[in-house]
Amino acid sequence: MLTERQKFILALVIREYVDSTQPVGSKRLAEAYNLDYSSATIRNEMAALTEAGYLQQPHTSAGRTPTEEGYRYFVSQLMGHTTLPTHIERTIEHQFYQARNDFDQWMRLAASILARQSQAASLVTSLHPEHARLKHLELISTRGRQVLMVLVFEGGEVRQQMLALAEPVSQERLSQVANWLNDVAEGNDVAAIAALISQREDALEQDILRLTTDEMRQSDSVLAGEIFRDGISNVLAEPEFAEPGVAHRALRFWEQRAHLEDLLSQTVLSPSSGGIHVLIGGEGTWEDLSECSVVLSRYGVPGVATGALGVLGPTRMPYAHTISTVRFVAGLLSDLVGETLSE
Amino acid sequence: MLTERQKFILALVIREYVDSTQPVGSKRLAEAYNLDYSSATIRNEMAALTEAGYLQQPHTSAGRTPTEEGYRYFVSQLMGHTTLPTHIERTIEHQFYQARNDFDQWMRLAASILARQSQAASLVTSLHPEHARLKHLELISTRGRQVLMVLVFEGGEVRQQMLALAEPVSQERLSQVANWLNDVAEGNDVAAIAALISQREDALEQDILRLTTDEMRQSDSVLAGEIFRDGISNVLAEPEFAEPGVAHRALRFWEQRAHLEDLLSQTVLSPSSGGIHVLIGGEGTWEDLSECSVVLSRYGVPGVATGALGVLGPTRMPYAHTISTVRFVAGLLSDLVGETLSE
DNA sequence: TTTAGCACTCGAAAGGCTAGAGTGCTAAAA
DNA sequence: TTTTAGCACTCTAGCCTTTCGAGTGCTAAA
Repeated sequence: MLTERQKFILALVIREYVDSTQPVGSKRLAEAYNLDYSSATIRNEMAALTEAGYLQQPHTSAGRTPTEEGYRYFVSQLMGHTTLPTHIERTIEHQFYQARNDFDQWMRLAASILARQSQAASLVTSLHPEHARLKHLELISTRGRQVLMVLVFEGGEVRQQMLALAEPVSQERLSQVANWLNDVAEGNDVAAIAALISQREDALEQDILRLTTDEMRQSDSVLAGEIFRDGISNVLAEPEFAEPGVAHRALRFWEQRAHLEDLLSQTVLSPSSGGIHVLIGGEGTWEDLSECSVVLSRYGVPGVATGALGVLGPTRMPYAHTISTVRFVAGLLSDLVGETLSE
Repeated sequence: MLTERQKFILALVIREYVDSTQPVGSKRLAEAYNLDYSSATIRNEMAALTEAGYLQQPHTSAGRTPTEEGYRYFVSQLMGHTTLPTHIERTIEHQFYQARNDFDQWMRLAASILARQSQAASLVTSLHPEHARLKHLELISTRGRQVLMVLVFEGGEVRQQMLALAEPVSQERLSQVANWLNDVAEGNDVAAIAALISQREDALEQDILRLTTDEMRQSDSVLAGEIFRDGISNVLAEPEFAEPGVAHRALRFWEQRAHLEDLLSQTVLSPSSGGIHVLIGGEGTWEDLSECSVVLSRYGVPGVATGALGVLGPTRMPYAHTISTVRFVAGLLSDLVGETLSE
């Protein structure tokens, strides 16, 4: 158990290290913050914090840097709940309300704002329904046997798929099938629609039903949709990514859907999860992220349609600011989605 | 004017430098390739090539590296027309035909293949019609006053837009408007549809027409759609990006739509353009790309629907292989698009 | 025209030195 | 009992010097 003073000093060390990128020594700390105890006292406290596993020394005669454990303690116990300055929140809101009223546009904007605000790499997955229910289906003959199928799900997600029929079919016939399916299947989920397949004789109808259920199953996968990324070049400006290997590993991870799927499914998408997730230094699970931290949140309307967003930066990160930013943008996006769905 | 032997040596130097990352000296070259003249002769020829501006020395007592001019000469005069090995072409084709029959999927795949093959950062812009013509419009009431408008253009591009009406309107009424507009406007371009606005009295119809033309104008902009990127982490593995500043500038450029728009409009999208564009070392125009080269191509069906794709790597790049890859993928994608549109 | 030979150049790598920031410990002061 | 001044000690970053060797340009002979 740490004393109040030890907590205070730990917080100071983290703050100073985040600002300066340099291991912080007792003397510099005492001078920079005009503390009313001497550097010797700080040295003792630092020794205790090092003993407790919250600080470390790059080498014997250097200052201290926070350990991953130290950051975790800071984030969970010391940081408290912070919010962005009001004028920044206003500016961000303004940008969203100015944007075209379009999901993709919002997500691109969210990624851009997260990247700019946190000076890190950002990521926003497109909104997808928790449990897809069909809202509307459209079949459009483009040319010959090529047909464009457009599916709209409740929650506003749109999926399109090009398909080649065995033989040409008129637009009238396609519209007829679409109308029938819209009447019968609107509001149904994948199981209900799959059940229809065996009840129908017509080959075209069966084909369409089968493709529809395929698409709905695809859509149930979290990362089925787009992934909007921004600010990748930001992380390259950080000194911890000066070693090319570190940056290379981290960005390779960040680029691969499979890795992200793993990451998200074990955090924001796990059933028990709520609020903001902060992963510090790969948490022993993700080797490639060893010098990095990730701040993630879910957004959207739980039970209806959600997505995930987050930020990747160096472990030495201004957590209070980054977390506030992620929380605020997730909240804003959730509100926008909520309004759009339930007006 | 270079002698045949000078050309041959220039090509060898480039090849050796690309392979080894090290400035190449006369002796090493003579030994590595078993040339039937001595290192002294090569030294003389290298001096001539340096004089001519095709080679340079990092410092007096080092080997030679190609200048940007040297690479340009190599690409335009020495390299000739190469194609990918047949088995690689087969593998790539196979991947495309296996993919779901979906534009977005194809482009994501194209970006992934370009990145893997060229070991560089890749980029594919989504297909967009050269001059948008409306194929189909759909209006879907989601909830209350919120309406989802789905536009399908000739060429298969789909755009969606959420809109909030002044007051609730039934799905029947929406379908009625959509049907009317589909009858009247199918195959028309933006001017023809804009002309309809003043002819109609009904406020709802006017709103829809106005939004439709807005979307069509948006769609005419090259980079209106998605940009698929991949392989960004590849470039970080290259030694020339070990200086963090170089990688940072290049990727910042690569991330920004405005920069790409500039780049594309001056190359593959310029009216006179055809074939592959190779930009070496920023060409004096793009500071941020000073250590990089970019290989770009247009794809699609000219006059109907096209997009752009390309690759960003270090100036020291295996041009023959990269150019073959870009050419092949662009061709393949063009074929797929062509087949889909004109079956 | 080519090539062997040679003196010269210059950076990369290795070793040695120094300055200085930071430490832990001890003993006195509060 | 806690704090602090003082001090000896540690270790790296930065700087200088030296050495090594790959590469060069030039000259004179083949």
